[in-house]
Amino acid sequence: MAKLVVVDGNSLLFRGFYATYRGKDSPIMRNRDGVPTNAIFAFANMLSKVVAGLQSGDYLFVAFDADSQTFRKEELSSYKANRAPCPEELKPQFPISREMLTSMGVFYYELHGFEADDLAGTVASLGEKAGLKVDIYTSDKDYLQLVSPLVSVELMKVGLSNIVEVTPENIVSLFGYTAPQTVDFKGLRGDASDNLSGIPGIGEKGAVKLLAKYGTFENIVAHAEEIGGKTGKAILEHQEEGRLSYRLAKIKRDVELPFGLDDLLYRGYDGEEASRFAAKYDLRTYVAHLPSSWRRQKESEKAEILPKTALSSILSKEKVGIYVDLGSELYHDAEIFGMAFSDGEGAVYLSKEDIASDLEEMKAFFSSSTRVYAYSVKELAYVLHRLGIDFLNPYEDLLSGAYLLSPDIAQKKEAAYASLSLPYHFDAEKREESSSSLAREALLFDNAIARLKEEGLFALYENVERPLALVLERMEEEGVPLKKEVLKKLGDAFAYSRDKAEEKVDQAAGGEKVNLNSPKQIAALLFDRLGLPNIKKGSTSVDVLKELAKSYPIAEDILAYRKYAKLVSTYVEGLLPHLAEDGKIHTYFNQALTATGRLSSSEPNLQNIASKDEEGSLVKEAFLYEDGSYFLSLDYSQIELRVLASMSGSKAYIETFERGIDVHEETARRIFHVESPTHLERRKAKAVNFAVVYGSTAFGLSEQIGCSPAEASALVNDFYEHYPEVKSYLDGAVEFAIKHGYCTTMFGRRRYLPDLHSPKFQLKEAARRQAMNAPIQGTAADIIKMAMLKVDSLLKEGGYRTKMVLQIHDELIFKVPEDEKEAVYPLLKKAMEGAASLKVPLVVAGGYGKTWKEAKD
DNA sequence: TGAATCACG
DNA sequence: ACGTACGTGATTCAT
Repeated sequence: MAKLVVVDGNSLLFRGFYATYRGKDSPIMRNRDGVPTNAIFAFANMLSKVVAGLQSGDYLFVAFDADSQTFRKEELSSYKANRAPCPEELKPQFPISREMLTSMGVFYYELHGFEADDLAGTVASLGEKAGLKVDIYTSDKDYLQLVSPLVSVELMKVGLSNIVEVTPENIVSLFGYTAPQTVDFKGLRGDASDNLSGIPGIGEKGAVKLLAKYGTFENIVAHAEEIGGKTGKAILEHQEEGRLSYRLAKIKRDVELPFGLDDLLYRGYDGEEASRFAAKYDLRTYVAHLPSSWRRQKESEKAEILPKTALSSILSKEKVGIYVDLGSELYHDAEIFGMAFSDGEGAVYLSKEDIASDLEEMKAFFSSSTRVYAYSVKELAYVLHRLGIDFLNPYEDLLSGAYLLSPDIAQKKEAAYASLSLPYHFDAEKREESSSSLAREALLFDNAIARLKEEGLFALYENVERPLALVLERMEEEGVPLKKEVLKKLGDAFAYSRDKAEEKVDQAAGGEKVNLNSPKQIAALLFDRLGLPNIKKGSTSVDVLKELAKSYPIAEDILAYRKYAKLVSTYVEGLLPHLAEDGKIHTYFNQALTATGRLSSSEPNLQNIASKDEEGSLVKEAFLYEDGSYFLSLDYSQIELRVLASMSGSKAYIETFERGIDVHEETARRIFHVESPTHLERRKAKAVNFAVVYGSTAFGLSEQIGCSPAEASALVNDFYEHYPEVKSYLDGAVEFAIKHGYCTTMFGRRRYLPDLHSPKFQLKEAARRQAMNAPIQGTAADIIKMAMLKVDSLLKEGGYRTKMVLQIHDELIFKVPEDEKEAVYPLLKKAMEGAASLKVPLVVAGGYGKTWKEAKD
């Protein structure tokens, strides 16, 4: 059934304003000229959600109040007289909200003499008469009188996303009166904000009770004597005030309007208009939040869908744009709908079945030298392999290019296309059309290549990210074997220990039930009921519990519960559903997500399998080869500190790494002025080394090593005295970032840091630390990516069956057949160590094992 | 949906 | 004077 959505514009703008308003002294969102935009921001987000819920054939209308001169005001001059004045910062946002709606293609209306609710009520009636399902968005309870079998009110409570749908079925249980009784209720109760008194002395409870018994306002008046007492007297005395409240609360449903339902049909928005509006008011997320399916494509953006007979003509061109049409982003097992092919003019869409029946032609094309342009070749190649097709073409990878140009796209399609200045539009109801247009659009990536060159990013694109996409694809496809029985048995043991710990906590808690998964309930138990010292603002995190455990055994038990609960939920029950039929786990390596250039891993995350905790590390025993192969784990030793040494040119640091001595011990020797540092001194020095990489703050360091901020600060200062180039390097990194707006890795990868100019102290300071850290973390990420490419081609050239299966930031994991063990170890180690030439040597170490755990021991 | 927590580098 | 370490993902609770 088609629907009509009616929005109370004033109500939502007010809500939006206060939801993002933190009081008079807090700054609110403004554009670069100081025009306040906080209410617009919130209103836009709400409207985007409403629009996202529309389907083609649905109607949308936004009603506004025109001015305070309404028919109600004429009847009662004090109507709404004591309403708080509109906040100054909200006023200029009313006209902007109209601009916004225009840019969204939304029909809105206001009419002198009437309020928004009268327009909304009239339009709702139009919809009802046409048999439409009507949804009204407001925070004003007066609207409840409109509820009917076809009309629901989406009542917004405090906050932005707290919405209750009120229908004839639930209105009585929610409010105590029926839809028509809303008006009678107002007659009795009045409305302070409208300056309507109703019957003085009758409140919410009283009004509901009377309505339940007598039904209507007039019937209550008729029975006033029978009601008797103070209430009955008040009803008789104030019945005219009550009638006035009744009349004014009644929403008009027959306002004469110069438009009809047809004018309200929602037809989508113009992407360029939306961008212009966003630019004018500096609303950076505006366009990305708009549902892309409602973006109106211009004719010039649409690719003509050609019959399948045109396929061979398209495939014979030099360049072909491809769009892979899937039911989900999780392409390992997503439903494959089809694929669109375009030569830059028309396009052909092939369903999965079409591809299967044209398999030979497809295989021939995908091993040809035609250059393929795709949003993600990692996804494309994976899906092709699922269809039994190899992917051997030269190619461009839009996602890699977008990520290098704008590292903050977080692999979101809308953001990625926006960063390439390409319109993204996908309508799930018109898959062929959308896919075809996107396939054609992919060819416009050539423009982005020019930008990559201008910004010094082309080498990273061409030699690192682009080829890496297919290396990652093979890693995802290869997977790592996980033995279900081993993991389940381990899980049982963890669950047993977890339950034991829970029993102990329950005993100590004295019988009262506590959900140990709820930090809030644990805090209540420990700090309120048991009176343990509240060390860190109510936090119950590991460091707090460890401290408490020295004196209170219950803290130890909670820690044990947490540990085993985590192991069971994340590493046993969390992994098993991801176990594929081939007995392996196939993670996704997200190549265009992190701010620094690292990869991330998800569904499941195989980059955070437990290993520090002894029992936790047993999970890695469940990852094992049974075909005679071995896990080989090779990791870079101290890669980030080596990068820091090299980039800063620090003499002392470089010498440490050249001599091959323990870097933390050497730092300890220097900052503690001792020949043989103690364990504790080495531990502290290690923390100082890391603190420097993270953009050190004395406070953070002091928390880490449990000393005073003063002592921590002294350690850091001492460090900089011994490594002065590090200090000037980090200062220079921040200075560069402030000047240019971004920082870069050794190889030119950028991270933009707009917060360096934030008026908010915390944001600015955080950005400064990011400016110090991102070049280091990012350079290390660049290096291991280059190592992966080198390793990959060496294995290929040598004809080895060894396969790279995982990357964990500074570590690569391989599957090695027994007969290749000897040859491959030195080959891979050398390749990794030679991945980049720094001012210090790169050192790689590792080992073999039948299980992942054994390889790490 | 966000906060808290904890697993990893 | 501010509030405090860099980068991730999964699970759970609570709103």
